Amino acid sequence: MSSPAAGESSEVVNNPTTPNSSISSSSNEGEEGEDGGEEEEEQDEEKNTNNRLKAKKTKGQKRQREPRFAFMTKSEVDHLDDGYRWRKYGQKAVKNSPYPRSYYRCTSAGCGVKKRVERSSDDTSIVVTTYEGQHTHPSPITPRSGGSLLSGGGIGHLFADPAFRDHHQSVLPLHHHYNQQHHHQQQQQQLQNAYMYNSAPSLNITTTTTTSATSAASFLRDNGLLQDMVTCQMMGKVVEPKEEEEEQRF
DNA sequence: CGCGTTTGACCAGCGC
DNA sequence: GCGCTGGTCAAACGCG
Repeated sequence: MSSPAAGESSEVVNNPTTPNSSISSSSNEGEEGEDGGEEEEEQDEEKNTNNRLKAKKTKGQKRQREPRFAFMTKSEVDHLDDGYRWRKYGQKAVKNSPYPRSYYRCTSAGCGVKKRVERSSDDTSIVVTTYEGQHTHPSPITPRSGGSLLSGGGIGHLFADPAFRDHHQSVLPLHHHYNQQHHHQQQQQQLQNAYMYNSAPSLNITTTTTTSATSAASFLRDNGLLQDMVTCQMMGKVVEPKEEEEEQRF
């Protein structure tokens, strides 16, 4: 911390020079008709007395996936202070990247929002943050002036917070809602390509179509991820609208 | 003392 | 069927 962060200009980080950043995604199976994916966590209270490793995932069915939203931030600190309290519950070394991936979970009771933070292997100055789920509570931290937002829980204020932007030169959404089958690079590439059409590496984020931004904004808002300032051109990279429709089941 | 981080182990899904 | 990788748990540890 205490990073000067003064020398860098607010350039955009839309350049996916790292095809293997494992930031790809894909629509998940719209199976679970779960509507309140919250109580699923405590469905098995029985803590297997035998195995220390209880079933993290219900063996019968796969763990439902909540909508995810990933974005890149150009920052020196990997853990962004978005106003919520996060508890780190794991760290894993990912392939194709010398940097480990950290797993965070919202400490608020009843809030199962998770966050994944990893540093781009290509651009060490870029941090990829993936939010999963949406907060069911307001931010524990009182937003600063100019904000007045934040009430349903989301990363909206995060973007709007001048202080945040000060620390993170640029923020751009990558995608949302991915699937688990992104293990292979090939697949990742394919997926990335799918998104790339929307944001060519050479394209400047600011040149992104407004439609995309709007769509992303809608999605985020629907999911409570974004409360305000969604129309900012920061929304550079978004997924195809078709996928969006899939997620707009909320 | 409470809360958050670290770290090793385990499990499930997926590809080969 | 086997191996790899990602994701999560939980005990231990550290700090305020």
